[in-house]
Amino acid sequence: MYPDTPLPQHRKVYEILRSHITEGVFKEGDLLPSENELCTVHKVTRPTIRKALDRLANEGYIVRHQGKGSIVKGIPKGVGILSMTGTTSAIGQDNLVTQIIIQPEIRNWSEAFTFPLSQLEVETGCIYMERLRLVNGKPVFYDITMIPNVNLSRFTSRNFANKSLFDILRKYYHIEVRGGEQKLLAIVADERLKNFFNVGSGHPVLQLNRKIETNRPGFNIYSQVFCNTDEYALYGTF
Amino acid sequence: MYPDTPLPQHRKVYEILRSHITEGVFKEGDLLPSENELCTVHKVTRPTIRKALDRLANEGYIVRHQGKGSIVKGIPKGVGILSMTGTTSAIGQDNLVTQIIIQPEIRNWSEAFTFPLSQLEVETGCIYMERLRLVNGKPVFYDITMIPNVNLSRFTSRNFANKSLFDILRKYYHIEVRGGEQKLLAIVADERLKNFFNVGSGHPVLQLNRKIETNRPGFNIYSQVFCNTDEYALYGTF
DNA sequence: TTAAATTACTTGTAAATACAAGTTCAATAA
DNA sequence: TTATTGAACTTGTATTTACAAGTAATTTAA
Repeated sequence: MYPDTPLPQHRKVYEILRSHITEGVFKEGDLLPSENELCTVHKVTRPTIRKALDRLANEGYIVRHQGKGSIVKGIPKGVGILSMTGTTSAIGQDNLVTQIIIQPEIRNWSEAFTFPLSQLEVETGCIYMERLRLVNGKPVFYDITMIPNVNLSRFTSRNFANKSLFDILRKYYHIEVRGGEQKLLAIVADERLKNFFNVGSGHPVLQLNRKIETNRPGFNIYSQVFCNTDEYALYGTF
Repeated sequence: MYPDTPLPQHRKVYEILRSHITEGVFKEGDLLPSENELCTVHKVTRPTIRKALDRLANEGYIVRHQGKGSIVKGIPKGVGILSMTGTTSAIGQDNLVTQIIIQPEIRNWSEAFTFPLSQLEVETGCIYMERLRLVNGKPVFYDITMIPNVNLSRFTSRNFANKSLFDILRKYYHIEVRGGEQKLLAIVADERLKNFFNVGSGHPVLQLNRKIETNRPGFNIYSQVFCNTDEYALYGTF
């Protein structure tokens, strides 16, 4: 479907090690096999292994110590809601419950939260959904998500209650987040938000408009998140 | 003062190219000299040059195109107020005017905006300052900054009106930002903020508490920023 | 004139090799 | 027993070499 140029070796090794870390084969604090061991296992030379480890270290999955080895740090938490993926990874899935307010459905693009849309995006239409996220039983996030409607078979019928949207996109559609832009502002809750968050008049709410770019050119995800920061401030590292 | 281990070659080349970009020797859109040219100029081999370029590309200073060359992107704006340095670099200095509300003075640490302080930090005391930032004549940011009071000669007498605090720390004290953590929340303006921002009752304000870590172990900068997002939303890329 | 092929660039990937420098632990000397 | 030395690991830096693959301008053939 997409012209899958074969992954270079260093990239393959990176993907393998990364998944081993995210899936718990290597746990936090573990010592990674030495570079020479990894060479023999993956049948490549040290520069290739080092390129894979460079990226893992750069992204925070491991920390390297000269003379000791590479120590696993686990999944980088720093990339929280303010810098990367969705609310799921920002909070840690434990306390997060998702209520689907509007099931994923195919719509025309109305607008994209002040972000301009490309011609192609307007033509293809979008998949629209609204979700309410409860942290420890309290409604904290209300988000609207819009995704281009292109070649995502069975997408609208998938279950977004527990899994992260971005995990699904990565796993089933090989779509990865590359970056994006966001606008943050403080607003006063309107009637709808007052209902969702169960708060009174004049309540301040944090609003986050995001355009999220992926590895697929022209495939951008637009999301608008409202946060009640009474009890849970948005937290992130950088 | 600090045990300056000599910089490796790839790091030297990186620093040179980086400063050439930040200081305008190479401007946005320019084509960087080819890797082989850089080799002869800096008297190193291609892998060394490539390591320097890897980092520049990773940080967004350049974009590389196979077959064409490396194109200068300028100073990465993406690392705006939400991910890295101060408000100065987030806005672009043009429209930003700074009023010093409280000149830098030496104080004891009272608290650090909910971030716990280390023993060493408590003992050394801190440099405290408050500033109001006007964008196009309108007050938009109000920030409180606290810096450990260690070996920063003539620091309190420097002029923070126009230059970025982080530029000064980098240039005169070789202190660089490594990362940090932040908490974001929406609040209602109190009396003081209502005065500063010239707004009425119940006005929503975005509050940003940050702990900024540097290359000097134990040297952390704590800052609290209040933003009136009426006209200017906080913008950032990631 | 126009289109295709060649050529000379560019960056991307990969290997083989060498030595420097930090860490750990066991063997040795006091 | 205690402190030191040294060997055997680890990662860090750097060179050399080779070829693959993308780009752009020139040359060649239609």
